[in-house]
Amino acid sequence: MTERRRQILLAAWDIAAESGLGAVTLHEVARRVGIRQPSLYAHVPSKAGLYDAMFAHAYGELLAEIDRLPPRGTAREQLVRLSRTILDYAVASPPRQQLLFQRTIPGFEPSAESYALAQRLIDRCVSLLSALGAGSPAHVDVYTAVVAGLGAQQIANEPGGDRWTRHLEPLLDLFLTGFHPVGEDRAD
Amino acid sequence: MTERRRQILLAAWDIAAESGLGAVTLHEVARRVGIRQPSLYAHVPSKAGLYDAMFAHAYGELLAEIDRLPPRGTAREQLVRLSRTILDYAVASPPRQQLLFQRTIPGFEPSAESYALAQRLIDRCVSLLSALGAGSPAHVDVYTAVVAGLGAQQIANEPGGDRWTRHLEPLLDLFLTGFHPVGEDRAD
DNA sequence: GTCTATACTAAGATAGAC
DNA sequence: GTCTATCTTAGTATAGAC
Repeated sequence: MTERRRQILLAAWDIAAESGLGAVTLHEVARRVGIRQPSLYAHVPSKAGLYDAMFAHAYGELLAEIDRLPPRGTAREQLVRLSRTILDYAVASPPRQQLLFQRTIPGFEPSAESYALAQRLIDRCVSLLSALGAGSPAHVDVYTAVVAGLGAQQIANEPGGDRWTRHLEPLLDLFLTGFHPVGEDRAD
Repeated sequence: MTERRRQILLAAWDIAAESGLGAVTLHEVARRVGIRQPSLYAHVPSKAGLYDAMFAHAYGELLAEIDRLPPRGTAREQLVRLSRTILDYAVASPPRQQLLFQRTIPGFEPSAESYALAQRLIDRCVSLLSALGAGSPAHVDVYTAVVAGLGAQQIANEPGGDRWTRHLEPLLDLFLTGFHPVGEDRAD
């Protein structure tokens, strides 16, 4: 990644943090970088390409953070730590949550290359869930819904706070201890 | 509500359902209603005013549906029925979910009048949760996160399906039976 | 890689006639 | 209440020179 490209991505995320993803325009990005808007096309192929680069950049950052987590403790402790990292990363920036975890940007679909990063994150969660006997598709779906739900409510109603996110640990505990989807056999 | 206004709201929701909330433009709404774009200003004060009318319209519809629910059964059964109604209504239309329950429309804030409708919905849930001993703020927050999470994941990953929403009942059961927020006394 | 200039498209909103 | 005409703003993208 060139230095210019790094500047561009940084500027784009700054704008998003200040005024929302919709406010990320090529004119404004160029202005902050100190070049003219048409010059951006030497670095990104299009507006959608910029969104895709932002998507990949953020997932790369999150995955790097996860790689630095200590692999200590039980699988349950590791899952809690991983979930906490993801949730905190998501709610730290509303536009980031919107771009990475919701699908509300009109016309934006991540490229296959970028989506592979998102898949790596899911895989991390699934492998820990499996180790805890909660690796069935139903379990994984409910797990993602619980984490996503806390993040969505936090951002929609109290951005910057922890009124919802602080319930992650007790809610995960409850889920791991007691959730049994209908129609699945239990192996107690 | 005049007939014209009804036509306008209907057209706006049609566009949203087909192409997303962002595709709702005054030009397109006017085209579908069969009038010219400036003529819309005789019926709505602005673009934001149209969003607000859509917001109020949908909440009114949902509240009416809820009022038709049979008041039979235990409080727990009633809560499950209410939650199912809300969740199904939300996921039936991605833009509706986005406008009513997420906050991702740039610049849109519901008017006080419209927001009061949203509050009535919350109040319904809270009164049933209270009857079940889960009326503390923490309980209410986690309840909304669980329902919102299922809806958000359903819409983001499988619009039109029920891969997430079908877990509502077991997840509510788990929540009502076993969730105890940290720092709150239990009265077992 | 960056520039100027510009094409193209599209949106919300207002003025004033009928 | 609806029309035509227009204003204003703003965005993505391209052409071609340096």
